[in-house]
Amino acid sequence: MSVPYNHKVIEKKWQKIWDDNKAFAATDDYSKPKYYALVEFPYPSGQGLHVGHPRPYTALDIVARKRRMQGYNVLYPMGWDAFGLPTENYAIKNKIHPKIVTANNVKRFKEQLHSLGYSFDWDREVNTTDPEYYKWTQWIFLKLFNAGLAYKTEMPINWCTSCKVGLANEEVVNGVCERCGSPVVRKVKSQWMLKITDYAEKLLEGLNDVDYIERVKVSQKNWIGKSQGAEVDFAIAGKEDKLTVYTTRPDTLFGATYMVVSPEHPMLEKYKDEIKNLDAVHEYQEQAARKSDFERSELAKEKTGVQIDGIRAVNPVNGKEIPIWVSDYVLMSYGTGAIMAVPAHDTRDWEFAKKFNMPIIEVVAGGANVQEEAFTDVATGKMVNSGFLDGLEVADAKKKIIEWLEEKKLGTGKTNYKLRDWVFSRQRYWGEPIPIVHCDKCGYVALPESELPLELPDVESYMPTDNGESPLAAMTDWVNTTCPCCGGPAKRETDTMPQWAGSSWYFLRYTDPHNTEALASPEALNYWLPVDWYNGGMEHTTLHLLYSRFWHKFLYDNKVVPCPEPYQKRTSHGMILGENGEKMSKSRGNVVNPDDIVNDYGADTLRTYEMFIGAFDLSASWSENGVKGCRRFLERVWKLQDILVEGDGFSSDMETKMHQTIKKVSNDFENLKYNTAIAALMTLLNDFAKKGSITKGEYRAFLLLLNPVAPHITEEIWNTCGYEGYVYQQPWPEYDEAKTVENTIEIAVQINGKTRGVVALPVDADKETALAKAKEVVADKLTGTIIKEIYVPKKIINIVQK
RNA sequence: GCCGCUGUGGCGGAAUUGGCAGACGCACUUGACUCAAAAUCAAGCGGGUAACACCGUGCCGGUUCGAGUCCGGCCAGCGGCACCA
Repeated sequence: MSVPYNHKVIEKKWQKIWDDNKAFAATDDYSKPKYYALVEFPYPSGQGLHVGHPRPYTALDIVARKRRMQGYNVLYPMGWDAFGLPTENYAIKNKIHPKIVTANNVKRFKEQLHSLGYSFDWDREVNTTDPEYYKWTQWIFLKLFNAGLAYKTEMPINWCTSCKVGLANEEVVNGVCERCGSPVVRKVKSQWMLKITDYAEKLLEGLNDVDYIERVKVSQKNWIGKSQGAEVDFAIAGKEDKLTVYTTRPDTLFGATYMVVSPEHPMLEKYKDEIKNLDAVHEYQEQAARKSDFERSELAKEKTGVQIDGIRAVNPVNGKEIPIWVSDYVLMSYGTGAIMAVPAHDTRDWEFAKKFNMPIIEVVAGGANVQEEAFTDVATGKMVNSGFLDGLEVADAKKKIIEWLEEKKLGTGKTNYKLRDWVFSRQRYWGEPIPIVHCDKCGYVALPESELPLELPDVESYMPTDNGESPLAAMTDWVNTTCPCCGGPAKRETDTMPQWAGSSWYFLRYTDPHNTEALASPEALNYWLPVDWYNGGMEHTTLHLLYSRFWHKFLYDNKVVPCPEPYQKRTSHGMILGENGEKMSKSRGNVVNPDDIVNDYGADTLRTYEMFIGAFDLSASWSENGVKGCRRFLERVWKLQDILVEGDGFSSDMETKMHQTIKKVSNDFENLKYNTAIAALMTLLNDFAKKGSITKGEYRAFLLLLNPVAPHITEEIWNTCGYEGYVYQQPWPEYDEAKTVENTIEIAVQINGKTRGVVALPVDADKETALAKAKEVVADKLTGTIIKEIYVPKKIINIVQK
């Protein structure tokens, strides 16, 4: 009898052996085939590891371990995305330096990850808050700055009333700050911006060359939001001036019955002397300014606006004068901040027109009555009431009107992107200092590369100042410096970078993490890039993923990296919810601590359970009973030792099953189907248990297949049973396709599409034989006239009778 | 409002992509072992019927010899959002 399965002893033992052997270190032998598996590095929060973390880490650990067994030089690294607000807020509250808070959190995370037996190469650990790391974050920023892609501008930004920081639009969730939940208002501030919009087209096109799951591609595309339309100039009546709009539907120009400008539009200031109802306009502007973008969209159902009295526009196609309105459903940040309204063919314009009694003119026929609802379909319908466009299809009308506008110099075809530039400043302490000084004479000047890293100085207080300046602003010794350009007095930038900065290039650093001369050597980058498989949360598909692709493409254009896309393959995992199906949170009281599971059941059980819990890309609810089931499975795997018999190969009655299982598990590990891979191993285990014996050859293959999921127990059994070396050094088991095929197969016999029996047939049975046998089986049910016989080999027999 | 995802037993979920719906696990029931319990092992387990029949993959239609899977129209839940002209 085998000794009882003691996970505590076994797991510690093997973790030590792996560490001592440096079993999972990626080598710098660039002659071997490489595989770079990457998971999003965590933010080391004070709460410690969440049971959600191990899900993606285990999945790619399986891939990494399998690849090593297949002979690849594997890079599977881990690090810390450690700048950020929670750490800073904790530091403020407890008056501890964020550096210390971070170090403590990292230590805890590392111990927890270690206890799970991941095959990370810990020699390549990176930390975004390490000056040796953020030196290169700053270096990339300088490159961007020198290329004209970083600029400072006065613009309305999202302002968190509590954190007192500007937030990227992307960081505002439901009108409140993503980090602290306080209301966000609009405030004008001078901000560093990164011109991601210059890369909109490249970011879009690059998606054609990568293997991302479809959902992620769609999100990226929608976020970039390319549209093709036209800019059209509307003359302002009685003035030598024009109002330019962007429209995706220039074909509907004849149906434009009014115009709308956003409350921030400069024409309102320019023509203030002509506007007779200036007070009403001003009041509307103020109301709009008080609303967040979220509120402006929340109130969408009820359109608001003020007609500008005193200024009118002229529709260029027919010379008709039309009114101009101001309304907050038009945003200054998209297009030109002004639109032509075509209520018959745009839903929002239609709602607005109905509320304010504006005329609705149909210019595309083919829909319902446009007085009742807007007709927005562009695929069907023909132009009407549109002069020289009448009778054309929408697409043709679009082309023709653009030609006409360009010929008359009234407008031009234009491609627009929804994507906006990236607000890159934070008025915060715990972030990378921006390596720029401001000199009255020279303007914004980049620090010379030799002065990097520009380290964060120690300050008294980490609190942002009330006027919204970073805590660094109070450090006059640090702020006052000399201009690298002219040597005169200058002031350092006191804003810091957003958390996204460090995570936009960390995967490059892993390839050569200790390099002091460059962010990584060209050889290392050339060998390891691109990342072969990157897995991360769905919540990062528009922010982090797009930002890091942008930086990578910029670095590619500057010949720093060897490939245009950073990630060859991107997958996403689903969330792990509490037992009650709700998001795990302290307030709901449904948080599960992975330490408890590791302690009570073992890391192998936790790993197995997280992979077995359900489809990898969907969210799944935690179940303690499910954990127990996986522990039971491992116990039974352990007890196979008691029925082990001699024999290096597979016994004849198990041969097909063995080859089938090797095939299924191998394929499932590649296709995010970890749950069914484990189910297949459970089925195989049941077969051996029922049979009462397993050969050494069969057990060997079984242990190899299970090893990536449950590495500790499999190494221990391997060792106890006297197999050679370590499991992690063995080649991945191979299957013989020919031996996965059964000689005879049971297929269903249907009558009129309903299963009436089952017949065993040789796999290659011809139709006659198959039908003859089938008819024997269902003879008593064949009572009518047979009108059709269907035989699909290996699938089905269906006899249709009347 | 728009976009994306998801609806299958008591529960988590399978179904080689149009071919025996419910693999595998959990829970439960019964039996064996035990003084007993736990653990373990064995059997059963969608509804329905004495047994068949029959009914069953959110709802309503359609295509097909055959639909969880494809098409059209809905409904519900979850997530995201920048009223994007």
